[in-house]
Amino acid sequence: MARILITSALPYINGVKHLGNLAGSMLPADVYARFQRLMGNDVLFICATDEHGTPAELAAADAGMDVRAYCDEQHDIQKRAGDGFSLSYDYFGRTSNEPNIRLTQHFAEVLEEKGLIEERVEHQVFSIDDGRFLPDRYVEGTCPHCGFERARGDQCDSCGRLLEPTDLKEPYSKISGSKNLEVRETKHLHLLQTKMEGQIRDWVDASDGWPSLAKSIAYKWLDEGLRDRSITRDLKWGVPVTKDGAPRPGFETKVFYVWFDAPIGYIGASEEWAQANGGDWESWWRTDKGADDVTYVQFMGKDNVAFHTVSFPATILGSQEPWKTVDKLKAFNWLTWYGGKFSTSEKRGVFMDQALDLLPGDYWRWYLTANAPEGSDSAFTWEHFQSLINSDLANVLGNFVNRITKYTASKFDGQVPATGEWGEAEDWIAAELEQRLPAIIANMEAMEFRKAASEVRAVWAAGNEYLTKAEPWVKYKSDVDAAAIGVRTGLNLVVLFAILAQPFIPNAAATVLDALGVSEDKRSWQFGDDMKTLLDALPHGHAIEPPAVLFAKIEDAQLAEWSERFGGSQD
RNA sequence: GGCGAGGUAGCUCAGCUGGUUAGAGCGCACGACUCAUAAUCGUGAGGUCGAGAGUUCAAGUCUCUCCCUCGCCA
Repeated sequence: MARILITSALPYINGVKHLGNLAGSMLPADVYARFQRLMGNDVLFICATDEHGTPAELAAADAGMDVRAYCDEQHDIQKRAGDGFSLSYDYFGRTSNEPNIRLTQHFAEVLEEKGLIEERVEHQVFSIDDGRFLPDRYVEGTCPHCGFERARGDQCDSCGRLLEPTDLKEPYSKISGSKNLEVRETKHLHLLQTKMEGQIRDWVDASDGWPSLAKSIAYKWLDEGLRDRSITRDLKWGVPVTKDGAPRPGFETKVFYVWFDAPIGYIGASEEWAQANGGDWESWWRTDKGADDVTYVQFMGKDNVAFHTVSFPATILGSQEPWKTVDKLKAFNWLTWYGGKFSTSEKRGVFMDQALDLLPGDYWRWYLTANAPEGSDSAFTWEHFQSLINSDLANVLGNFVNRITKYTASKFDGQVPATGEWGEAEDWIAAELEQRLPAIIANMEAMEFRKAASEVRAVWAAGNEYLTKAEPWVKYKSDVDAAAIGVRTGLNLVVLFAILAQPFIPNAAATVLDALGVSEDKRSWQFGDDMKTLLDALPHGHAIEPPAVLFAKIEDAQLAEWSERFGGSQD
């Protein structure tokens, strides 16, 4: 039994994520985790909210809340949204929880011991009225080049030139609008990534199991040359900076920068899992404690690749401790909204909680997997959504389940028929399955989710084709036994289809399997080689219950309403 | 401006290291069937693979130039 550690990129805390975020890391990670479990492997699937940093502080202030309370609330909201999409995390932790704080401090102290961290003095803008240092983006003013009055401290949006906050004329705080600013000296810890360049390059060279997208991004960064990066900030909300376990002198009002502590959150959340469930987190993360046989798979959007292939490895490798590093990495492009960006302010796009108000999670899961932005960006449109759902789920799968179970109920007393002889139609479907089942598994192993979904759909469609060939309703008129084999095979196909559907649409799959009385231990993806056995798995005479209609079709009227409400085709 | 990804049937997308008549789903047309959520099954129409040039016995697949889209970065 293989051991698979799976992490999804951590969703940031300031608000519910939109469907693009879901489609680009959390959902595919879940589909993969479910697949690996069905293959009989030992899976630890971890995610967490990424909670530190200035945006969280500001969002809390906007909400008029204490930042801790704000994060508590938002964490619960994101947790619930994830539950609504049936994301089967073994644990959904928080980067602000104790294990991550301790681990972050540990890594920083170890890195310093290895000579990879040093203190440097910087000059930053301090807002007297706000009582805080301002990150570059939060200082605005008049651009010295073009006179644009709302240039940011890092760049002017009007002329595009790069700026330092001190370049701005008439600078003011974006937070309060105060012009009462001054430049102050402040000390920060810097991670000396330049010293690790060779080590990281060797590690990237040695990594297989990364898609070309990931490798090329990693090499691009390495080729451009790594830079030493400041890993602390003048903020209250974050992981306190320590030295030998006590507050670090001169850093009492500083915390680690969010990009430093966030990826460590993968490990921290694993420890939270262990605390909550009595598991052994070190056996997943420490190669000296059993993790050498673990395969670690990360899921993320393409914007996160550099952090996962260079920055986070710098932390882990730099420690020279035996931590597990990533083996396989799956990166996604963007899901777009009618070809453009999802945008809250322009009311374009759907967020996770809103989506669940419209339809159950399974509908979205199927669409977002079958239309995943794998090879390139892919577009969400209401029209496409409707067409995929109605065709794949309602017509091809849902209707298949419905037609054969209803027929069983009306003509065979709701029992799995025992009679009839295997014939040509059965040979045909068996041959289909023999070829398609391994293809599905191969695509899932390769994390080609679009192709896997398309193969699964093809199997569902083959079921309908089988019924056309077997035509039990015709045979029933002259030879009930000849009809019986078609019905029995059809019912077994329903079971198989639901088993195949589990990683994609777990709730609908469970509904079907429950209705057909398939016990938990008979739902795995170990299909065996003998299709004849697979297609006669249900006990003869076994009573089945036609499930309620699995998927309602999406009507044009609904589409029009949603399109109006969320923006869409009229743009 | 630099970098990256991409431009393939009406739509959304597959097409690996170049090689038989370029594929799928949806949509469309016609036909079949009637067990079923007017669902299903079959057949068919539809593409000078962004433009141009080049390499090659052979290019959607390699090289160059140009046009367009999207994103990232500085």
